[in-house]
Amino acid sequence: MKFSAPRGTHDLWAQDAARLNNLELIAREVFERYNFSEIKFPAFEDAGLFTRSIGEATDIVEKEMYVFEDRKGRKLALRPEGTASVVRSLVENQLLQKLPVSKLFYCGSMFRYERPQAGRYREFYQIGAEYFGNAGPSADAEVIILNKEILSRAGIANFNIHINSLGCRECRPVFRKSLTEYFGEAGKSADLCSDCQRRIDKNPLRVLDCKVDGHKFGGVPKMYDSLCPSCLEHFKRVRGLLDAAGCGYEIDHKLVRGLDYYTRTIFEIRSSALGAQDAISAGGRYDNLVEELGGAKTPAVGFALGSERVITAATASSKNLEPGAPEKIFVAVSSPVLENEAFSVAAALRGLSPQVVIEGPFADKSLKSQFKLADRFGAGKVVIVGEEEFRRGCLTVRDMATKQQSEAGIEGVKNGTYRI
RNA sequence: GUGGUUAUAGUGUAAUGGUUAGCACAAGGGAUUGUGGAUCCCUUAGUACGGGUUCAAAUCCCGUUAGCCACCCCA
Repeated sequence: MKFSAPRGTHDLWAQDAARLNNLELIAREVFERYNFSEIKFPAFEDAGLFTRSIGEATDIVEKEMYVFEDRKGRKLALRPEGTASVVRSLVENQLLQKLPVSKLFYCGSMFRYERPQAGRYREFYQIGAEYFGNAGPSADAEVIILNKEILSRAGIANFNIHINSLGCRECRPVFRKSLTEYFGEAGKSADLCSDCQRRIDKNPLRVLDCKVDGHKFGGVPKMYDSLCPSCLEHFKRVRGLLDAAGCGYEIDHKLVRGLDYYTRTIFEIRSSALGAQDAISAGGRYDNLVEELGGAKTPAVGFALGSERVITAATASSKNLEPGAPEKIFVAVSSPVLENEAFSVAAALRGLSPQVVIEGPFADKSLKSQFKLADRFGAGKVVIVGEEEFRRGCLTVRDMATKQQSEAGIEGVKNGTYRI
């Protein structure tokens, strides 16, 4: 029986794994400078946590969640996103009782049952952050700027920041109503695609997100025009702060999100290097969620970026996201009878030099083959444990780049008085 | 979930329905009996899976699986 990775999952090894680790390393550095600390949370949670936070009628909950029962009949779900878990943890551990502001970030994989495509997987990696306790526009702006900085440092050349405001409990229903009325007028609905006809009743905001060509949004009402005075003021100040920080963006009146918990500012960052799945990062404010999940009323803003998409975009911008490797030393053996000796030399070298990587010994291969291997491994130096040298108690050290060879005393190498 | 498209050694590819499925790179070995990157030689290795049509299938048909593209959705 042969097994293959489940559909929509992928193995990451060698340079792919290195790229992911390096991206997370870059993100950690940025988060640290913005005073965010890391949180690790379970890969599965009570399924109800997600239905309540993301929304019963959203696609993620309706058809993309991996839901299962454990042996005691508990209804669990693999996490489709991180925000719900972070909020759950915040409330459960009463973090805001200790400090009025909490800034957390996470790296990990998320699970959604979707049809796989380039840039869309059933298990995919996200890096996200959540900022609790600051209702002011500076939190929105800080999160967007921080997000932008990670992408820039990851080497992405072309991306656009789209922002919009979804209003609050007061003004969003007003907008919804005017949208429904607009699309409800005779003749207008007929212009919409069948999907959108259906959406008008269920979730009229999503109609704005439709990408079918030829949609006429000329006279469509904008959320912007329905914003209540305080939401309008908030949105203006967020933009002012972004301008002040020199962070470019565009207002996208058609931007809506697929998760129900967002309020006020939402944003999405897209890369032209990606094709249809072009959102590399997205987020927004969610001032009601903590309360809805049983905590005290707490304002919050957050975002998550798709690591694979960021890596694809970065690679397209000719940044390979690979960290430099340490020099490697290869231990070669001239004869199988010296394998034990070669092994102990290799062990001594590993103990002495934390920065070097040692391959071998391959006692069953010809010295020539071992050199070929050393070359392919990218070894900087080859240490030869040979019969001639062994008689004299020494080792030959060859610098692969210069072809210079020198000798080192075996005992000296083993006790650390001679460093290769 | 919908539509389309593709699937040949590890990788990239070739083969009007008709010999033993060809080539390149990679890999292993050798030419050089203790020294890598070049050259030459040899070797290993393939029609995704399951049915069907046919004297004959990599090739045509159906199904499955998987990748990709778009929709949908989203990170």
